[in-house]
Amino acid sequence: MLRLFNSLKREKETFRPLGEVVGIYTCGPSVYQYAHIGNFRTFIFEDILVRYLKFKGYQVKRVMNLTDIEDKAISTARKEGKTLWDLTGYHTKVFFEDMKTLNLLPADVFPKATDYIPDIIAIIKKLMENGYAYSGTDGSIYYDVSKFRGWGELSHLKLKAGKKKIKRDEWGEESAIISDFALWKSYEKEDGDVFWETELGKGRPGWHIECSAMCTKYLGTRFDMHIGGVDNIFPHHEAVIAQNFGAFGENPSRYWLHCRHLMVDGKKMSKSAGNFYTMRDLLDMGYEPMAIKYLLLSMNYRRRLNFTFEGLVDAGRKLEKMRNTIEMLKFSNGGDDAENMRKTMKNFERALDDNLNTGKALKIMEELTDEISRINPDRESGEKILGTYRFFDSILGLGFFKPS
RNA sequence: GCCAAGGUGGCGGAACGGCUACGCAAUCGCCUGCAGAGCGAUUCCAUUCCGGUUCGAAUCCGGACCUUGGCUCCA
Repeated sequence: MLRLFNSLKREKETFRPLGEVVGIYTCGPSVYQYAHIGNFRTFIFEDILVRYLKFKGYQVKRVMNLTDIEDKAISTARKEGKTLWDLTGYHTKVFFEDMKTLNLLPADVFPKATDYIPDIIAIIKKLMENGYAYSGTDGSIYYDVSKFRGWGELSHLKLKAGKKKIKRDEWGEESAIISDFALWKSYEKEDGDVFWETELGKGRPGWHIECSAMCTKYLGTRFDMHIGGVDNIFPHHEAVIAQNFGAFGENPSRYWLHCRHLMVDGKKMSKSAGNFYTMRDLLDMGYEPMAIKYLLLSMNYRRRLNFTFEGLVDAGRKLEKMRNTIEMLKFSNGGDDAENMRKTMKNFERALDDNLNTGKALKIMEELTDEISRINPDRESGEKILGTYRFFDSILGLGFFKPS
């Protein structure tokens, strides 16, 4: 029985699907710059979750959005002298390449925000009809947070509607903890040629609305899982819930799963801090993709993982050892019997059942490898052990059996 | 300020009421034309602090202290 940590309840819950097909929506990358390996921690987690669900016999429909419009994307394009479409097109391509390099299965659908303007408009209109949205004096349309009672339920923040200010001691500055957010942003000069002429006026969608539009379009108003990094919890996911509630009367997802941050030298890895590594950074340094993946899997997704080059080297070494062992097994013809495969597979499954504990799963694989390198299995056992590795690899996707 | 997570050997990290993993590093062997890899063995008074519960606590309860994350850029 698979148990998953639901951010909504802040506890592990047994997974029970809503229907025949498990619907999964993931907040994918913002395609205006290279994704960093912290981003990929989330996508790797999600990939393994999907593979595991399929192994468990579920049918899965998986949607991963590509955010191809937002303030930063527009300003980056302008800075680099490109059109928004050139910029996001290029980074979408790179993202898909990186996914492939990490042996991640593609989602069933990769919708990008700018393809769903009519759906976005429809939801905003619904929100206005239902009294959850209003036109601002600047011509933009805003969500009226005071109308939504569930505001703050996911982030567990005591969010109050209005313009109330709280003091943030750390920065010694005042900041509004809450305000209404834009659903539709009216046109400004800085937007250049990025706008749509619509019945809501000339402008572009706000940051959160595209997820409401696309998840509803492909998975309906109520589906199984919504996945993202913890930094999406507030405000993004909180806003998505508010939007869906305002438009359709319910929280769109039953489980909200959030991957914790990847740290570098004890600090959060993020684009804003500038302390991040992209896939190509690491590949250019000579590290292999599967070692990166191995390292990212070495810790349960609900715990913070500190990225170090030492850890990366170590991961590569472990991987190499497994590859050697698998190679050796292909020609094994010793006299030793290896019969506890079933127990090993069971333990592996138990580790993943417990909130997808990939760190523990890897450890089980390491222990198996250690054990085998000490004996000389006979032909039949060798085959059995290879089968076990195949099973592990079908879920972890470490490329042990890729045709070379 | 509010809400969370966590503090285990030189380092990384399991265990989560009793038998104190494992990996790296270090030392010594075996293997090897050399090197690497591998295998075996050995070493290290490790559970932040103070109370409490218990026959017994790293593990449970209270209280300190420290670190990290979130509080409208973010996976």
